[in-house]
Order: sequence, then structure tokens, then C-alpha cells
Amino acid sequence: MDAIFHALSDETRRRMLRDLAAGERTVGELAEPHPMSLAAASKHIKVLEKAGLIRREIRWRTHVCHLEAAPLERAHDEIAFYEQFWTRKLDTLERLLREEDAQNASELSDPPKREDE
Amino acid sequence: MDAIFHALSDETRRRMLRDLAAGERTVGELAEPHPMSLAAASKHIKVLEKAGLIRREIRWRTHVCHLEAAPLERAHDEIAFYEQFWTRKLDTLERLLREEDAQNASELSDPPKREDE
DNA sequence: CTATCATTCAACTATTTTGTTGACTGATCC
DNA sequence: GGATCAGTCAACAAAATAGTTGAATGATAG
Repeated sequence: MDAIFHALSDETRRRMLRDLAAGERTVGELAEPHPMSLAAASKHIKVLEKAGLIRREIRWRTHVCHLEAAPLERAHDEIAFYEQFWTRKLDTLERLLREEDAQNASELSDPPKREDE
Repeated sequence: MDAIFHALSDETRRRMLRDLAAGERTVGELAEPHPMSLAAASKHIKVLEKAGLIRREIRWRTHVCHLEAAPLERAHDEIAFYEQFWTRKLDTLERLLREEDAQNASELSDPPKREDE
């Protein structure tokens, strides 16, 4: 988990993952957009590999990388737990509006309707 | 984005977020479960704060922390992009089974049924 | 045998991160 | 005034990270 989030915490590596989402890439192709030495890019790739986000196939004399998205599911779930909190504000607003409606309705002596979800 | 994923890349900080999900906590309460000095825990809290995941309210002589989940939505979306890939294997299996069905069906000269979701 | 290609490895440096300890702050209580 | 409390700040050390350069690898092509 640490390794996955750490891998994602760098723009260079996120860009590499994006590129891999479009299809397999050699180390050279992954490195190309980044203003750094090939050796440095190679290290970034190794970080992604250690996090299990990349599978490497040594083909001919080139190393071909593939996206391995499966481990991202746990990270996604970890964050998903907090979804209830970033949607809470909207819920609260909604609830307030609904209460206001209910108030108006009851003032008109009409029983308020429940509308949960 | 870097800051958010970096904040999440440490178990200590993820635990603090979990604790905050249960309600507001003082710095001391957040630090308590962790085998480190209060100053060290305070630094972790500062990392979370810098990532915008915590709001601090200075109340009385204690600092009370609140979860600020909103920035997590972007991180969640970032990862969600890859959902198509970690579900792909199942899709492929499904498709293969469906094609096999279709094959059998056409051999029986019966039009195949669609059953999308 | 030598050159080339795609990439890794090793050694090094600079920066950041994570932890420690001890001193400081700012308010209240006696 | 002096003690206490919750926390921060500063200075330090150890480890990890991110980058560099130059040499090594391992297979094929000439």
C-alpha cells in the first residue's frame, strides 16, 4: 500500500502509467517525454515495478513494459472509504433544503414526505 | 496531487485519517496510537495539513483536527481511470464465454441473446 | 573480432523525509 | 511569580529519493 501510493506521488511516474494505459511501451519510449537521463527514468520504472504496477517483458534486446492495474484496486478502495465525507457537504445542503421544504409543507398542515436516496 | 498521494503513502498518516473519519481529534489523540514522539506525530499531521486533508481549529489550548476529504476526490478520480484495466480480465473472460455461447447458438441456428449487465 | 543498441549497474551528490531531544510559547491555576 | 499543559520550533542525525555520469552487459550485424 505504501509502495503504491508512493509510486503515484510523482508526476513523472503518473505520466508513465498514463502512457502505458494506451498500450505497451519500451523503457526508451516511457523515458522519452521526460527531461532526465535514461538511467533516472529507468529508476522511476523500477519504482513502479516494485509497486507491482508494471510488468516487464524482455523481448529481443528491448524491455517492453505493460500496465498492471490490479494493485490499484486496493488503493482505490482505500480512498473510496472517504467518499462519504467529500459528498457530505452536498448531502447536508440537500438535507437543509429538504427540511426547509418540510417546514413549509407542515406549515400548510400537509405531512412531510420522506425521500431517502 | 503529489502532496496528496505522498500523504497517503505512510501507514501512520493513513491511520490518522481513519481516526479522523470517526470524528474530530486533538493532536495528542492522533499521536497516541503511534510509537513515536509527539513532535514526530506533529510532523505527520503537518504533512496531512499541507496536502489539504486536515483542517485545524485552535480551541482553548488544544489543536483540534478535522478531516477534509474533498481533495481525495481528485486522487480517487485519478485512480478510477485505471478501473477499466483491472476489470478488463474479467471482461475478457466474459466476452470469451459470450462468444462461445454465440458460436453454440449460431450452430443451433438460434439467434444469440444479449445480456449486457 | 568489433561496433552498435537498449538498458542496467555502480558510484557519487544534493535534497527530502523521518525520527530524536531539548527549549520555547501562551494561557490558566495556585 | 512559578507550575502545568498541549503543542510547536530548532537543531541535529540517519535514511531514502532523485538526479548525474561513465562503465558494463549481452546479443546481433558486419
